[in-house]
Amino acid sequence: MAAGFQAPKGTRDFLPEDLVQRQWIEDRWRKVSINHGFEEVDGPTFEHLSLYTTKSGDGIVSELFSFRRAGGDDDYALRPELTPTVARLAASAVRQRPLPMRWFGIGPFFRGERPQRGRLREFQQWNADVIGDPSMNAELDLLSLLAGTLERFGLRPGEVTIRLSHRDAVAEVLRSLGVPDAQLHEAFTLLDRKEKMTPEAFAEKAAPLGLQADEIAKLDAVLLSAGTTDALCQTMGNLGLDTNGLEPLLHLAQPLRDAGLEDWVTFDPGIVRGLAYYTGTVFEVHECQGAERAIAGGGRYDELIGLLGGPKTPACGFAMGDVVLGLVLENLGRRPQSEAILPRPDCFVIDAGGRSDAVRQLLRALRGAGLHARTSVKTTRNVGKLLAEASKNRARFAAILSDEGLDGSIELKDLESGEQRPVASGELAALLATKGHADNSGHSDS
RNA sequence: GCGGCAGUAGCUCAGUUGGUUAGAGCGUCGGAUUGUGAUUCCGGAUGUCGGGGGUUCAAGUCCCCUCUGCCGCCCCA
Repeated sequence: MAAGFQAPKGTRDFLPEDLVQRQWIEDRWRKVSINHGFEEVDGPTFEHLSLYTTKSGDGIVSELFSFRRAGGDDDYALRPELTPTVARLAASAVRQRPLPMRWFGIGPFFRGERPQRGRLREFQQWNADVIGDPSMNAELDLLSLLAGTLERFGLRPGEVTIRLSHRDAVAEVLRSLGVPDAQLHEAFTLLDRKEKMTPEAFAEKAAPLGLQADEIAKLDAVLLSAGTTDALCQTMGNLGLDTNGLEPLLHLAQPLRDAGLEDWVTFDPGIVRGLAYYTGTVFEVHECQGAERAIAGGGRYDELIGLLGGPKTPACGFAMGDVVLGLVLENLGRRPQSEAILPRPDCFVIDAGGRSDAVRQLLRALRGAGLHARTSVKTTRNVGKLLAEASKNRARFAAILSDEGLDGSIELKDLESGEQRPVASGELAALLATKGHADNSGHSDS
């Protein structure tokens, strides 16, 4: 501790056992994205500040880490999300590439907020977008990717769900309850916060928007019936509300069933999302008990690319951060032990003869063959101690060098079975290579 | 930006109404054991008690400020 430096507020340090956890998440994001036909893109980790103010207004600045280079005139901001960067890339790419483009990105993002559970100032986020497809196939591609990813993390329907909504459908529900068009935006904002408010507080804020006790009771009934489209329509019918307005949401139901995704999706008009640029479908992934914040969120933003100077291009996308996902996985006991995913040495070289030159040559040969090889820094030739260290390093094999060095044979010990046999030094690398890598850092599924 | 709780060794924590030289477990390092594994035994090291100021004969302990963490509000891309 001492008088040293601390990591800045809201940031994390990653020791080996921590970093491997983060990479475990990122590996799955990347692999499932590629499985679903998405291609990885990235951009700078900082952009012109105006890219964000154009999209979200000047109020966004207080949520950003923005800066001006000493002596410079340009204002920059660390990226708080990938969508504006994607929109910027797309603005030029749509003119020269076949549409739709399916893109994903993974990387660090930064927000100037007070850290709290599930929210940090720096975090890793996965972003996926379908650009240039105005049809609901874009939504289906994304929801399929999302469900496939949740599944890949060992999550199941009933533990987490994709709450699916559509702004036009929500608007129709609110209109049918008597909210005037001029108040719709405000009603969206209120609805977005409803779950965090007491019923009394909600009623107080809802009254000026045209929602009295009767209407709120109806709204509650509709929200409570979130689930299947049938349940929603039946509830609304019983309340005498017109269900035609739900059509933009309803027409996703059959294709979702056809794709085998209905178990993952909850049709929920309570989801509106705060962000002003969403134009149609919106969705969030939540833990079903309501624990933690949203795991992911997204929707359709058909105007944004045009707004940022590109040709008017329909687009739809979502983002998922590593913080809330990590908490949910932790809560459900779905995180692997770090030990199980840290890289394992294929071979730990033990110097029992004081021939450090021979050790170095052997390490070079093993590493040259693509193997993960380590040795001890200890000067002791106590083989018992060194084997203990090899075990602690979780090595698959130990190679024990005698004082004859590379001229003699090497004792190769299988640290799991305990079997030991002499092997000619020149053959060790090839022999170990045929046994496959113990290293589990890379791309295994476990 | 606002509020509540917390901060003692690398980690988890103990430390009496303020009272000599601040402790334990785990971990780490070394030895027991000069060539065969996670156990066991022995030994060593590490603290500006988060930082600064104040009260007092005396502060880890009380007061103020500040930093960081956790929880919530605001906001949430």
